[in-house]
Amino acid sequence: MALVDRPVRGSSSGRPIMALLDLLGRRWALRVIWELREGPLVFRALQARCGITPSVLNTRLAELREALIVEVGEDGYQLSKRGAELLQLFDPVNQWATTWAVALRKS
Amino acid sequence: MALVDRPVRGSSSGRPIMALLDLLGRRWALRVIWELREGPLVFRALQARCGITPSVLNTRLAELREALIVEVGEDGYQLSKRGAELLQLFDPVNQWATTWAVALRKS
DNA sequence: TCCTGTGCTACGATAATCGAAGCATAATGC
DNA sequence: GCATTATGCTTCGATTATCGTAGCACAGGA
Repeated sequence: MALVDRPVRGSSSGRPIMALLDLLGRRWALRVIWELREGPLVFRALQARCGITPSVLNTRLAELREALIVEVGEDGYQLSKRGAELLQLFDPVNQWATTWAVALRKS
Repeated sequence: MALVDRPVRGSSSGRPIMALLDLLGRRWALRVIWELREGPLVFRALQARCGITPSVLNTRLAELREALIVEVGEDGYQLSKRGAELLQLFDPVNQWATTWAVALRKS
């Protein structure tokens, strides 16, 4: 049964976006993708950047690999073509975050 | 100290995107935002849609309110103007998810 | 043969989330 | 008035996720 059809953690709608939100909602998942934005990283480098324990990193990597978002290459873990496309969609989110930070500091 | 300047859970870079990834990486955070996409929902409606426990929902809502992403209006909880802008950035993510689901089913 | 780097596993401790029950308040119907 | 319903939570024990640290196994390189 494919990841996307499985009942999602805490939900079971089977809608792709729900499966994705569940996957990306796991701790460190978004961060791992983000840290791979500039190229491949080996396991320990990724671990150091995130400040994450190896067991959890291993779990997240397994999930992201099963989801075809991350893959293993010559130089370590890297985003798949599809994963890189997903990452690109976060560029505007990054921009949004900078103005958001300004507003938060005022409040 | 503003949310965005506080050391982020598991990290302390203080970079806005990191704070955001941490906030949105908490369980149900992305989902809550998603469920508010079509308008306000009262607490229990939101709870029912997500299948989440009230204590955690309350915690997430407090965080999202402090982050100025969610606010309380006449008809319940709703996205702030800023939150709605953030949500819009997820439209392409939603599209990406549909093609992603197709690929996953094949694998 | 030693040393380093690497991917990862093991395991007890702590924190997050769950599941179910219920409390307090306000509005509504009678 | 009084019961009923809806609503926003709070509480608490149980379960699950994540942490922190240690270390194993393997692959080079010196």
